[in-house]
This record gives sequence, C-alpha cells and structure tokens, in this order.
Amino acid sequence: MGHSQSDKLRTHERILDVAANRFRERGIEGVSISEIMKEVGITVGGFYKHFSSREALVAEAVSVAFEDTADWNELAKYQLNKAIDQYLSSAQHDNLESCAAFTCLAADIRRSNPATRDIFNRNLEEALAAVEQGLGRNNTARRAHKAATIFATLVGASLLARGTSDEKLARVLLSSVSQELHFTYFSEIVPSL
Amino acid sequence: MGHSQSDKLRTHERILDVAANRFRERGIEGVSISEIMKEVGITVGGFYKHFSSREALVAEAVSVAFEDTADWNELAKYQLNKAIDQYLSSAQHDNLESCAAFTCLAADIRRSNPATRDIFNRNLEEALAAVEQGLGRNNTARRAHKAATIFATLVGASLLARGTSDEKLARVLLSSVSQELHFTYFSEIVPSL
DNA sequence: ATTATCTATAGATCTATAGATAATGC
DNA sequence: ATTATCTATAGATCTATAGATAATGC
Repeated sequence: MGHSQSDKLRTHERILDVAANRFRERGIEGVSISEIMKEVGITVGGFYKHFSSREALVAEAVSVAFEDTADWNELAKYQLNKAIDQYLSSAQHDNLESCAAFTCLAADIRRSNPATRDIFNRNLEEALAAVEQGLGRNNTARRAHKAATIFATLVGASLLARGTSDEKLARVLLSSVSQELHFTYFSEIVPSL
Repeated sequence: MGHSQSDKLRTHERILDVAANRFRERGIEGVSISEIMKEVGITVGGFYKHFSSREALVAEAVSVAFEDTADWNELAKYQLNKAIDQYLSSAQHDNLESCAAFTCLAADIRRSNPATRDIFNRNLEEALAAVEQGLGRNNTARRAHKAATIFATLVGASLLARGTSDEKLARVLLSSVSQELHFTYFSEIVPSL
C-alpha cells in the first residue's frame, strides 16, 4: 500500500490512461468506475481522492484520449499523404483502445457536459488546421474546404469500417477511400493498403 | 387498458419508434427500458410481452432507425447532388432524434451483438450501392471508390458537426464539405447551405 | 499529522420476473 | 380462456461516502 505523493501522481495518470482506453473501446457510458479501478489495481474507494466525480474523470480522460492525436496532427502538417494512410490503416486494426478519439468518442462527447465538449472543439480546430497546413500553398481559396473534406472523410471511413463486422467490406471501404483521396488531392495512384 | 391484438401491434410499434429515437439521441446504453415505456405511456412490466430482452429491442429498434435511411438511398440513386445537400443540412439541425442512423449509432452498434451488427452491414452495403448508382455511368473504374468516399465524407462531416458545440464551426464544416463535394464530383459551384 | 488506499455500505437505478387485474375473443 | 397491462419486487450494479488502516513526511 504505497502512499507517497509521487505514487499518487502515477496512480492518477494510470486511472486516466485506463479510462481513455476503455472509454474509446466500450463508450463513455459503457464503463464503470469500479471496472477502471480494478484494471488499475486499486479498489473503488480510492477513486474519489483523485477525481471529484465521474464527470471530472470523463473530462480529463477525454483530454488524454485526444493527446494521442497530436502526433497525427504533426504528420498531417508535413506529410499529409502519409497521415491519410496512417489514419485509414489504423482503422483496420481491431484495436479499439487506440481508436482515434474523433472516430470513437464523437457521439458520446455530444452527450457530455460543456467542459468535455470544449475539449472536442479545440481538438477539431487543431486537426482541421493541421490538414490545411499539410495541403501547402496551392489552391488557397479552396484549401479550407479541402481540409474539412479530407478530415471528415477520414473520420467517416474509419467510423464505418469499425462499425461493420464484415471485415472484407471494411477493407474494401478503407482501400477505396484511400485511393480516391490520393487520386483527388495528390494526383497519385497508390497501391492498396 | 386496451388488450386487443391490434392494440398490441400498435404498442409494439410505438415502443420501437420511441426506442429508435432515444437510442440515436442518447446512445443505446444511455436509455433505460423504463424511460422508453414511460414515454410510450405503459409501465415497465408490459415490456416483456413485446420483447424477450433488452437486446431483442435493440436489434429491432436499430432496424427501425435504418428504415429512415431508405428514402435517402432512393434520392441518392437518382439525384445524388440533392442527397448530399440533404444529408449535410440535416446535420445542422440539433434534432438528434432524426439523426442518420450511421452517424449516431455506428459506434454503439460496434459494441452490440452479431444480429444487430448484421443490420448495420446490410444497410451500409445498400447505402454504398445507392451512391454508386447515383454517380451514373461515367468513370466506371473509379465509381466504387468515389461512392465509398462520398458516403464516408457525409457520415464523417455529420458526426463532427454534431459533436462540436461550436455552432459556427459546425456550419463552416458542413458548408465547406458540401461545396467541396459538389466541386469535385459534379464540377458545380454551389451557394452555401 | 496527514493522507492514499481499503472495507463496507447507503441510496439510486436497471433488467427481468411473478402474480393480480381487466379487457378481448372464442 | 387468454393475454395485455399493472403493481411489486428480486437481484445486480453503479456512484458516492464514511470510517478504518497503514504508509509518508513534517
């Protein structure tokens, strides 16, 4: 039974990591505090020394889930075509834990409190700006339109591919979208994923 | 207290309609049977004369939610550009009840049982086929790619727009995507939504 | 002395069932 | 006679809190 303050900090972070993963995997309403604490390895009673309420955990855990998207944003800024491939190929893996926060949490966040929804807003703006930057200096007039469309396409394709239990359909969908995006925005013919 | 068989049929359908709306609005896990029955105007005890379990209700209600998409599919087959506008403009309304089943239920269905997931698979195939048909006879080689991309874009844009609480951002996103899709696939410049 | 964690539990809510009631339909 | 609906409740589970225990840190 460790009680040091550094232990507490580590526990706090472990709770957040587990919650961020389970929320993406089973939905924000689909995971109980006791399940999270069991996975962390601490009993339920300890939870409220770390978070004032379940809602407070949700807000922090959603924020953590979006931290994973920061790397993708950087890739999108400088190598957008690679970022597109990465987004679509990650949706092929059955690994819901590492699901992009937009794809797996958007519907749940819509039903959350204002603080949690603000996190979504900020991250959406950042993702759109990253894609826009990745498009470079051509077509200035339509660049924002293109960025919104590309990002919406990635999220939609990923959502639909993860939603279907027909794995072949999922692969065809992701591959089709990948090829079409590259064709339209990079004038490239690419091999299938 | 009506007990006729036609009353029972109507009650059954009312339960399904209410469930289909509330599931889209608050998530499949976010609505209790008692809430649904209260809205229908019948007590909880009556529920199990209509459905063997909650899961059975989910499967039937998801099916009902997707019935609403049949009209859109018909529109997509013969007037795809209008169908695109309709999909994106419906996402502007804050009316979660009438949320397209793909947008609002995909993440929840992913966590449902195989019967429910099959309904999703079938409807996804139908929607993709409808968009493909709507694209007409040009570009046969890339038609499936285009259809998948257009539909994924609609779903993603609708999901993101509904997820954000920044209404201005939602409008800009939907308008951008609408203009870009028309420009890319119909070579049309369209007025904003 | 303080506090991170544990044990235990209160109060709410959820799914599902049992038995009563009051209509339908033979 | 059958059965759609109602009343009541069992059993499970969830959030949150109270008080005990055992470490840390002054």
